[in-house]
Amino acid sequence: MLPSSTVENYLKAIYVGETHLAAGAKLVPMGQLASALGIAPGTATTMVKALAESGLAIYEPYNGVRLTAAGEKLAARVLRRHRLIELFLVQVMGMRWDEVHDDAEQLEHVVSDRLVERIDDMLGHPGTDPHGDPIPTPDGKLVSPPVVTLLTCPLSTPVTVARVTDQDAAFLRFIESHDLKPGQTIEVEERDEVSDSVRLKGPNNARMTIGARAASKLLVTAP
Amino acid sequence: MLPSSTVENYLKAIYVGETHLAAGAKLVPMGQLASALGIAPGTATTMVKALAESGLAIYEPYNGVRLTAAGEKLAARVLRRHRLIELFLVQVMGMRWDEVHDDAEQLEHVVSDRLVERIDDMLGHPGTDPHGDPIPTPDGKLVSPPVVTLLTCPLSTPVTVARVTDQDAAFLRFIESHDLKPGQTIEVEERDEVSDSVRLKGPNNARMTIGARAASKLLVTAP
DNA sequence: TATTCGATTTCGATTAATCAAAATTAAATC
DNA sequence: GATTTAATTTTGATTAATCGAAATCGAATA
Repeated sequence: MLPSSTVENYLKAIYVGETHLAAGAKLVPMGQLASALGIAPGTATTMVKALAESGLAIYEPYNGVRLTAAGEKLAARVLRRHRLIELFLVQVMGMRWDEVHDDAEQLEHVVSDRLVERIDDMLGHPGTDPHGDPIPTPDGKLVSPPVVTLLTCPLSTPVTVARVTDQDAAFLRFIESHDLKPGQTIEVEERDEVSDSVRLKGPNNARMTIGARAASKLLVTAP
Repeated sequence: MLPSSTVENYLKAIYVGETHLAAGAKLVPMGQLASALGIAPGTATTMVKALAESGLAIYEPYNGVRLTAAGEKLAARVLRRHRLIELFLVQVMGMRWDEVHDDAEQLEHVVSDRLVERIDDMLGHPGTDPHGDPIPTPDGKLVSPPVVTLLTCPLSTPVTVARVTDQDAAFLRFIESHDLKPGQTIEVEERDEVSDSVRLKGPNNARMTIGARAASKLLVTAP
């Protein structure tokens, strides 16, 4: 039985939730899952029990949920489709990187394997999507190169923007207009706890100051 | 409220059913609708009543169903998406014309207006899809140029293949391998009632004989 | 340890879409 | 006109996914 769009969305949310987990934590809390999916907590419980029933997830009542190997594989394939589609929409269809997320969110559930592989070929088997997120391989493996955020990278050292971990269109446009897209080389000059901000030197030596919350969404290559 | 994929499929099936109607008939019979959609007759009755309730169709118990102006508009927009996607998959993605139907069947329900118009631009606002089926305009109007089948066109007169009205992959491959795709110029040399067949002169003067049922699926421009 | 509070689960109900089988209707046949 | 038949509708049930609210649990607090 192939998973419904709903099941795919649960798997994806758990998968992504696991990566956002505090180090050491093993389970995604139900509340977090429910709010990530925009559903009532009770609904999440019911559905997760069904996922566990069909061997895609491991559910520990009152503690949370994580994926089995089978669930992880399915989730990675959905993520692969999503990210390849995003890149396709930008590179081939000429859409802006801040407007492709919603389309990809829908398309990821219906594109055939044939079409996905065609897209992959056409793009030259890319490793990352427009936001720098790594694209899982066809067999469901995901390799994330080690990265740090602008809050933790060394000061006054050139680093390359690798990922932007927020799909919000306004934020993406901000990043783009300040030349901070993946691939750009920048440098953190100073961090200030009190003012909750980070001062950067962007490409062309442009200086700018951004909030810590925004800085935490910019991942750069560890040197 | 935007229509579900299911509703879109019903509207499309009724819309297409109306065009296949015997001249004079006004309503698509429930049985025909049910088998076109591959559902039980009772299900079709229930759903069609709901469509009538929401103003998309006119339902006459025991007689059948037809679309209202609103239903027709929605159906045409679904058909537009379907046909643009089919052409896109062939022209841009390099897929074969006999393998794009199923993908389009899924994609037609999820592509955004933005993406559809991008596809339309990229293809140069085409009038027909790979099978020669006309593509409705963005506002839901469909213009079908007058065509006749190989069973009714004049004998020994050059005609141009305009449409192939069967999505079956094997049939489409047959058409392609015999150079009978839309655009080709051919000629009907002889029809034989008894043997239920039609003899053609294809491009390059290739002779071939096909069954009447197959011939009825090839539409050519009226001269 | 007893209490309180936030997170989680359970419960009862709803909506959309479907089926199989029984009942009904309209049209065709005798 | 009566009867048979084929199409259609009705009925009762099922499945997936959801919600809101009540009940419960576990951990932190007093």
